[in-house]
Amino acid sequence: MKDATGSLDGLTLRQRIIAAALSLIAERGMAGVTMSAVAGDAGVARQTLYNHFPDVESIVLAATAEHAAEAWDQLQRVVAAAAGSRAKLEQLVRHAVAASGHGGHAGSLEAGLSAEAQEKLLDHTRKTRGAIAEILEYGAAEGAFRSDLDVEMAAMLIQYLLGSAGAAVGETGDVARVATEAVKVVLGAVD
Amino acid sequence: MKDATGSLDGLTLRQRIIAAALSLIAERGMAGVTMSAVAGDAGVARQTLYNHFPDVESIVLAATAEHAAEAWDQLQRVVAAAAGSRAKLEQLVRHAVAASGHGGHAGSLEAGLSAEAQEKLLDHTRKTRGAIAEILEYGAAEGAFRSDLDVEMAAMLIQYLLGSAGAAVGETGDVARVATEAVKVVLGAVD
DNA sequence: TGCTAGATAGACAAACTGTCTATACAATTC
DNA sequence: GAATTGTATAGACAGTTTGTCTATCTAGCA
Repeated sequence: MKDATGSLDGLTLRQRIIAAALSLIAERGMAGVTMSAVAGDAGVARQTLYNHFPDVESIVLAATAEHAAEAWDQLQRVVAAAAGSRAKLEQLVRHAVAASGHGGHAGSLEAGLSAEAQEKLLDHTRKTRGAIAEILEYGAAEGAFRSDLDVEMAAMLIQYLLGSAGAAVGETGDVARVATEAVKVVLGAVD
Repeated sequence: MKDATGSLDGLTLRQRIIAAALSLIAERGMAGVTMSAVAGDAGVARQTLYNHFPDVESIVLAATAEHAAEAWDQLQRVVAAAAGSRAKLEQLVRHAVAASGHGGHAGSLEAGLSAEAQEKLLDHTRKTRGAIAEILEYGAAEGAFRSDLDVEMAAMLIQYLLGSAGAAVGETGDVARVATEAVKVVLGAVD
C-alpha cells in the first residue's frame, strides 16, 4: 500500500488531489481541470481519483468546502479570543484577509460551480455572515459602531469584501498591508 | 440568410450565444458549458459557434469582456454627470451595483478563466480602478473624504466590493436596497 | 498464512472537440 | 435576372476525455 491513509510529502492523497486541482484552475482555468490532468499533477493514476471523487466538480467543491470549513473554525477561535466588539471585528477582518490570501483565489471560485454545488456551500456562507452580523449588532447596541446600517446587508457586503480581499493579496503580495486597509475600510464603515 | 448581422428576438446571434453560455454557467457551472450545450441553448447549429468563437473559453471571456466594456462606458457617463467628488463616488457605487446586479454573477467569473484569459481583462480592471482612485484622490484633496487611506488600496477594495455586490443583488433581489447600503459602506469608509 | 482495503492497469462505449467538406439561402453586385 | 459573396447548416472524421467495468498488485492486519 503506497499511500492509503498515510501521507506523501506530508499530505493526504485527498489533499494532494485538491491541491493539484486548485493549481490547475489557477493556471488553465476551470475548463482545464480534467480528471486526467489532475491525476497527472497529483502523481496518481486516473482510476484512483474515482476512488475519492465521482467527478471533477466534486473535487473543486471539496476544495472550496474544505477551505471554508477550516476558515470557519479558525474564525471562531480568533473572534472568541478578542475582547470587545471592535476588536472582534478587527480581528475577523485581519484573519479573513490573511486566510483568503494564502489560499490563492479559492474563495471566488464559487461562481464557476453548478447551482447545485453552490447550495452545498450556503451553510458556511450563512454561518460566517451570522458571525459578522452578530458582532455588528452587538457592537451597535454597545454604541461601539454606528447603528444606521442594515445589519444583515452590511454583514453581506463585508463578507463579499473579505472574500475578494484574497485576490487583492494575490495582486499586491502584501497580506499585512491589504489587511490594514481592509480594517480601515470596514471599521470606518461601521464606526 | 436567417440571421447574419441581424437579430432574432432583438438579439445578435453573438449576443444569444453569450447569453446561452452565461445561463449554462449559472445552471451547471463552468464544466457544463460545452459547445454542443451552448449551441442547443442558443438555438443554433454547433458548427455555427465555430464561425464566431474558436472554443468555449473564448465565449466566456467574450461575455465577461463585453460586459466589462459596456460597464466602463456607462460608468464614464454617470461619473461625468455628477457634480462633486462625493456625488461622483455615490453615483459610481449606485451604478456599479445596479449594473452588476442585472447581469447575474457575470462579474465574478474571472476566477474560473485561464491565467491567459484573465490577463485580457486586466485593462478594464485597471481603468475602473483608476477612475475610483481618481475620485478618492481628488475628494481627499478637496477635504470631502478622509485622507488616511492608501488611495490605490482603498480603490482596489472598493472595486472588489462593487464587483461582488451583484451577487448580493442576486441573493436579495433588491437592487435599490443593496445600492443604498453599499453607498453607506463605501462613503462611510472614505468620509 | 490468508484477508482486506486501496492503488493501479487495461478495456470499453459514450460524449465532446476541433476540423473538414459540402450544401442551402439571403443579400449584394453586375 | 444572373453571378457572387457571406453566413448558417449538415454530416463525417479522428482524437481525447469521461465514467464504468473487471482484474491485478501490494501493504497492513487478524
